[in-house]
Amino acid sequence: MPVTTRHDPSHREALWELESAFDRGALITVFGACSVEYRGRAASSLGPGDRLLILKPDGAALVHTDEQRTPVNWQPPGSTHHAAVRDGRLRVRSERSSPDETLIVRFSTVHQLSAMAVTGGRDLAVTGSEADLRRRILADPALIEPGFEPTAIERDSAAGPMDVFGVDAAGTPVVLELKRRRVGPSAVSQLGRYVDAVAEERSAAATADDPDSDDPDAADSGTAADASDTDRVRGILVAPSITDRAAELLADRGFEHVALDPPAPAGDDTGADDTDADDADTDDVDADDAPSS
Amino acid sequence: MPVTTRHDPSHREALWELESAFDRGALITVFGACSVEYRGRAASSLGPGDRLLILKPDGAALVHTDEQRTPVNWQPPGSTHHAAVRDGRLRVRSERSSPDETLIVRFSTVHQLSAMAVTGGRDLAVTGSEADLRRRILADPALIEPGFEPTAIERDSAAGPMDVFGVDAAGTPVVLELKRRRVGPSAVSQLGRYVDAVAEERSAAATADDPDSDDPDAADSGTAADASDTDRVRGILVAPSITDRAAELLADRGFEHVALDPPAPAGDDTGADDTDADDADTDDVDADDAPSS
DNA sequence: CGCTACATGTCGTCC
DNA sequence: GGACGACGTGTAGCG
Repeated sequence: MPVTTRHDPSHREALWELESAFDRGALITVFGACSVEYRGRAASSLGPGDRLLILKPDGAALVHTDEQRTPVNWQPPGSTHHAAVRDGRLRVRSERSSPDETLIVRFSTVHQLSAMAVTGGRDLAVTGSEADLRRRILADPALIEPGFEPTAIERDSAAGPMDVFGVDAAGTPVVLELKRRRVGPSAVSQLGRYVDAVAEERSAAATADDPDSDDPDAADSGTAADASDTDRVRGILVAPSITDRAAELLADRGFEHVALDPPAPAGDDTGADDTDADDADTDDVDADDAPSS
Repeated sequence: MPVTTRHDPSHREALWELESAFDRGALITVFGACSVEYRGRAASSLGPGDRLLILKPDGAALVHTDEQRTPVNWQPPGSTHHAAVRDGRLRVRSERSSPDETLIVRFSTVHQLSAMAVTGGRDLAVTGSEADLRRRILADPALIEPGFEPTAIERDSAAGPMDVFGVDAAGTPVVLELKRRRVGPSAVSQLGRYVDAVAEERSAAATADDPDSDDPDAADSGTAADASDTDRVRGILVAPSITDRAAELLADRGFEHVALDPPAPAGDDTGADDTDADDADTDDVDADDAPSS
């Protein structure tokens, strides 16, 4: 039986069902009137009301109201669920350590409790990610510019790993920062950190190699503006589009923007076009729901 | 009746229930064997398996497996749900525009369908936020350093609004960037953007005010390192702690770190200490669940 | 376990 | 509606 359900169980009955469902590794839903307390990285309190509590066998816990995609309260996977009856209420507590966090749901009434045996794949194939954009670029580097040649991906720097590193037609090092969607100022800063780190590396290496230079501090000889061409590192932000503010910052730093989308997913498989459905199936019926907004 | 449930309904029955539940503005759960397709900002495909679909009256849709806090597929609030029977399957489609996105769940079997009338508050009181940290600082600016004086919050700059802006004992402008938790490189960059923007403002103002200066480009007179003290703007990152890499970047920019936590929540209300529970209630029982990890 | 960055992030808020 | 940044972000990958 893939699902067992109790309606308006007593707390004792609910507790017994929970215990059994925990043991079976079931996905549990509890719908009822409850209050919720959370304490851990922050703290929160939710007054009485009807909510849907979901307890997953991996230790995740979700408290959902009738609004929003995000649960009003939750516990990440790896938590441990406890149930008990206290003060005439069904109390479900979910705890985890590092960080130390506790979620407590106190039900004054349980309207429904279900335990579901979940089977089947949970591996999702997603396309349109940043990794897809990277693959697209590596497959055709000229999308960036003629002569661009990628030499490394996830190349490490003092500021962290760069999405793509390479050289342009003139042999100048180029740092690419890839974003799957329109970007703002933070992406420019991120690119800047990598470019600075590479420039610093090269500056340090040049100083070490330069027989004329005794003083490490002299690496920055000349004025600041006079970064010699050999030291120059280009930064290119690759994203579908960019905000005005980001464009300004990009210009300030002398970086560039290449407009590029992640590859479009292969085929339209949403079945949005239903007219092609074979149908002598005249029994087909529809039901619609407009959001209350 | 706060909840109505159907077990192993036919698709036609399920469709009828869905239609009714949509009209009532109920929170709907559908548990069954299904496949899921998503197409919009990205695209994804999920093969057959048992999952829990949640449809909210605000237009949100969630597809949950037995693992993770994050739904395997979803649609944000504002979407419109449609249900139909096609090709012998119950199809639930959720669509929205801007961005154009479609989620389709095709059930080969529906194990359970529930419609819940959700009432009660959904306003959560959270403490320990960045706003709380800011209040703490404004109440006692000496926590930053003796003589620090906040002059504005959310003060605007060319780079966006700054968390806190003020002056130190010497009258030097100070930009604070607040974080409620341990920070990495991106927080340093964020602070840097604001500091640069303020420095730029002051530099421009000084040029305009300076009768000796005819040339706007001469604002940066002297070497780059010689930002005169009058032009100097301090940047302080206020966070509980900071990673090594962030500390380096902070030092590079000449910024500072002040270790400060958001205020601890008032009282311990998790009821974690159960021993003080009044209990002649010897009927109390416990049930535990260790995560499968 | 900590660091780093991605995400169909989601969500609020201000413009 | 876009931009911008916080979030108990969650999550994966790597060291």
